[in-house]
Amino acid sequence: MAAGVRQQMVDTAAVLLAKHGLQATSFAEVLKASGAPRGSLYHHFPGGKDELVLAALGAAGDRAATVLDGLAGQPADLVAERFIGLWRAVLTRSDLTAGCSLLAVTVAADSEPLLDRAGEIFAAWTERVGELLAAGGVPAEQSTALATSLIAACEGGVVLARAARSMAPYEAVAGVQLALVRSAMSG
Amino acid sequence: MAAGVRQQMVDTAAVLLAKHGLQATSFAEVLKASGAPRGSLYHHFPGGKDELVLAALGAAGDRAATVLDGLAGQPADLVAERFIGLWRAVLTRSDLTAGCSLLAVTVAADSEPLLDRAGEIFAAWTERVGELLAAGGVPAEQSTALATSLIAACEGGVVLARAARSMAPYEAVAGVQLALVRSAMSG
DNA sequence: GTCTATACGAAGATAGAC
DNA sequence: GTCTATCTTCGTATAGAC
Repeated sequence: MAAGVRQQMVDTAAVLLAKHGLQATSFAEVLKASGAPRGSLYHHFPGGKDELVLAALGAAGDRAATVLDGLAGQPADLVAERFIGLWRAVLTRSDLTAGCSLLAVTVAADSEPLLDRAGEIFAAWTERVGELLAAGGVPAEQSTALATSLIAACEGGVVLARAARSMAPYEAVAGVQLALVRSAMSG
Repeated sequence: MAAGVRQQMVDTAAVLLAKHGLQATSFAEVLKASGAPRGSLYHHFPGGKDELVLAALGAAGDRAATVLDGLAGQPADLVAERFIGLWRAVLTRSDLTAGCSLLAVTVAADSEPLLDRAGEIFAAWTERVGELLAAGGVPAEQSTALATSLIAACEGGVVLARAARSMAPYEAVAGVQLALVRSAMSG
């Protein structure tokens, strides 16, 4: 399949971004990890590395969006629990070596389009989580702020856990944010 | 002053880490931005780049620690407000181009000592903020989790603001976390 | 669509003079 | 302590053959 090779490289790039950051995600690493043929790199990505990273960000954004789409109609605390669980899985499955590819690109972006794309995806997550929280029992006037807080806390919690090489910080953050959503539901 | 040059390089490195990340913080950049003499690099940092980055992390950690030390005896919500204000200042003064150097190193660390050092400093912040919250009216059994949540949310909020090129996400996170601390004080 | 070879630049690190 | 020169490695990107 023609698109298979490209998709393979994109997915591999997303993983490497989440693990090692933007600069350390080189073509050589992507090729080695994905097993993709060397000669076809600029055939699939004529725009060079930026095009590959852009595609990887999109893939990472879509993965989370897919999970969120499956949560329509669920109570707000379950929505929060699932979002929290998404990042818990990233940490545990990688033995605390991986994080969020969007965050990695944001803090090391060397070109405007990369930063913009990360911002768009973060905004899309925030909007979607906010809608789900509102539909799940959180007052509408709090839903956006609460969604932003949940996403920020998870992102920060993932970083703290990686630095500590322990899930403890993440679980502390998760507990607080979940309680926060629950209290907003009853309030 | 002999130590002046070294300190200058360390401070400059901390700023560059916060702005552009670990790999993009090269010796050439540090020298250009700090005005330090080129030839003295490996004289001051025989351990190479890792030693420079390690020192920069320490400096960043100390800066926050100094602010926290001045908050002893203050109410918990004021402690939270000051910690939130610390990162708000980083964002606004840099026109949303700078973040946390510890976070930047954590997500792009290519050596164990770097990750370990970031973890130590995050842990020190968490401990100190937890003590201040407890002394300031937050129940002791909640203080550590709340401190972790506050730090994680601020770190994540800074990233969201940078990606969005807007303070809005950060202020949303700040409002939620501050309300959370206040409710823990009365509860 | 995939290959090899290669140009080009950046970055870390070292050596030896002053 | 500071300088210049140099080495090595690595990463992006291009050219041209198959």
